[in-house]
Amino acid sequence: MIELRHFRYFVAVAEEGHVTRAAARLGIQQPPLSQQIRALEREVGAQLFRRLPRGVELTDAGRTLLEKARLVLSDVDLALDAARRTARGEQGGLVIGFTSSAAFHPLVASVVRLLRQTAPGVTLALREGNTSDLIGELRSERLDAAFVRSPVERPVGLVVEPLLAEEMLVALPDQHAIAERLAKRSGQGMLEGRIALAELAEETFILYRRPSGPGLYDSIIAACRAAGFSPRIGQEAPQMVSTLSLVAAGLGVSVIPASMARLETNGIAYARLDDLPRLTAPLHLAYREEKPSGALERFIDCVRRSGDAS
Amino acid sequence: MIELRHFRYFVAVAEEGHVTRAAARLGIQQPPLSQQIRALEREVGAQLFRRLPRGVELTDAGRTLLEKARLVLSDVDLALDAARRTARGEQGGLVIGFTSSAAFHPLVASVVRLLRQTAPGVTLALREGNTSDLIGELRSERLDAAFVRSPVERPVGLVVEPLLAEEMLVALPDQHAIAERLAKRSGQGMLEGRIALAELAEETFILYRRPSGPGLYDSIIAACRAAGFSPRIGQEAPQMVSTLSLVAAGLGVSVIPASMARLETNGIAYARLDDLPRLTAPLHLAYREEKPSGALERFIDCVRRSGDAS
DNA sequence: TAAAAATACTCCATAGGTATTTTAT
DNA sequence: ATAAAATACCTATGGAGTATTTTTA
Repeated sequence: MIELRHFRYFVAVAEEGHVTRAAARLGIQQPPLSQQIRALEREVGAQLFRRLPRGVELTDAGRTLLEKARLVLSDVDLALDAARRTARGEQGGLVIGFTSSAAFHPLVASVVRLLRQTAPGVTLALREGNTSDLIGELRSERLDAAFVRSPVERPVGLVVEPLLAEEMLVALPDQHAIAERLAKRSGQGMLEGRIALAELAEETFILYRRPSGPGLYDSIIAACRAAGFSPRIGQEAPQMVSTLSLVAAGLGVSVIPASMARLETNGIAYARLDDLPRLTAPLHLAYREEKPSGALERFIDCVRRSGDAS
Repeated sequence: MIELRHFRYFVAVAEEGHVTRAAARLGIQQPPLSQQIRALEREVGAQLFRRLPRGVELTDAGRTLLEKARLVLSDVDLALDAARRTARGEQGGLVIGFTSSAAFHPLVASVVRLLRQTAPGVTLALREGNTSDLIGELRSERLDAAFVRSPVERPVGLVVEPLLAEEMLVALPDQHAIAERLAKRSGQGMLEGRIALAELAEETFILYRRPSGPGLYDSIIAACRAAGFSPRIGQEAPQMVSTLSLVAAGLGVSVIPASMARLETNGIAYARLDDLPRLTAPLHLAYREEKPSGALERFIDCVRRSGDAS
């Protein structure tokens, strides 16, 4: 049976053109090396060397084999290295989910950048979905990790790690009285100053549908109650982004995570809230409790580091 | 030291997902197989399998290694086969030349395909050049064979074997009166109907330079004479392809082998000729008279069979 | 003929076998 | 509780060492 030893020995002899010298280089004696070479020739069924009085020289068949044998040997090293890198999490594929409201958060971009630097062999597939679907996909192992807003109940079998709490902003139609009153900040539809939730008591609210992101919906309503009113819900948008479209169309106001303010600036003005405690949109990283793969470990590490930096 | 045995054993265990069954398949006992797997894991420096109560399952690192290990094993077989074939003279590299006008002929692609099938060990290097240079390179043994258009004199020491005679087409600028008159066929700038050479009596002809392909140049001029006129030569292009560029630029018309019509369709219309005898571009295979190597013999055989099929 | 490869023989390292224990669910 | 992998220990194949002969220009 052919072994890598035969290839290693063969390459050494081919390179030295001399069995005795090759044996010295390999740290063995000449006779066993001769034997192994002959065993290889027997296995191939052809002469690989012509025996000369002062060494050996490759035959055509030998030259052909030399090329390929070198390739095999280097491929073996590459194979072992690749396995080592995978074990260390420097290589592999991850499928990461995120709620639409997290899609525009700088953290996501930052994590992707950091991972590219520290583990360029890890490929990411990003998938959008609402929080409850994401949780389901994590359970069914179709996702490796997901960025989610606060899910109501702590899901069993999953780790849900808080990353940061993001300020929430009021989104107003451009022409709204409040928007006209407050001066516009540099570009971007961000208004100067803060407004109190109570100022919005008479407004129609547009919020994303309850099953998609239960946590945020509830906390906004709770905050309004704390401000002394029950918000009038005009429409529930199926997705975060459509919320903004409806606001731009003048159908009402909304309260959204700050990171979404970078989208859909046309026809929308954003204002910070004055109320305390601050209304925040938490961002969590969720993944299965089981021991994570090397690549996932790296990813989680990158997320934590990016989270600290934010 | 890693040996192929480790890879063979590893692949077997990975495929069975079961050390004991893999051992049976390999014709050894379970404990030595377990040992070899552990030795491989120690060498790699990482777990390759997760041990479960009913077998084993690959880790990420293991999955990575499995792919590469399979490759290495098949490469080893290929290496040995290649050496055997070389010993039997069934393998080798051939350097094949062709005139630029033959580059696009389906015969070339067909020969390459056929050779891959019947003699996958023979590697081809293709080199472009004009007919007279190719003849010289054949003589100096830098080429093993070449596809050429009819060389004027039968070169001594070489076999020049006729393969086929290809119809020649008129290449016209897109906006030329004749092109406008004839309806366009399905896509591709090929015109309906035929035109007589005599219709081109007043045109400027663009032909490739005489030393490059003496045969075609002469036969085109001879055909024009037979049609009752002496063609006005506007420009001689250094290469076949540049001929077409000049036609597209409106500098004149040309007559080219049909297989070239698949290139440079933009701004060019092609028309078949009406004159008899048909103006044709022959294609020959040239090689040295000496007994050809096994690989060349195979190649010539493939060319003949492809030629018959065309 | 002279240098180097091949052969003959010995030795021992380790792949492989047998018996048993440990592990993981 | 049970199937299967790991461990312990033994055996023996064959890779490697030593001494010698054969080969090739």
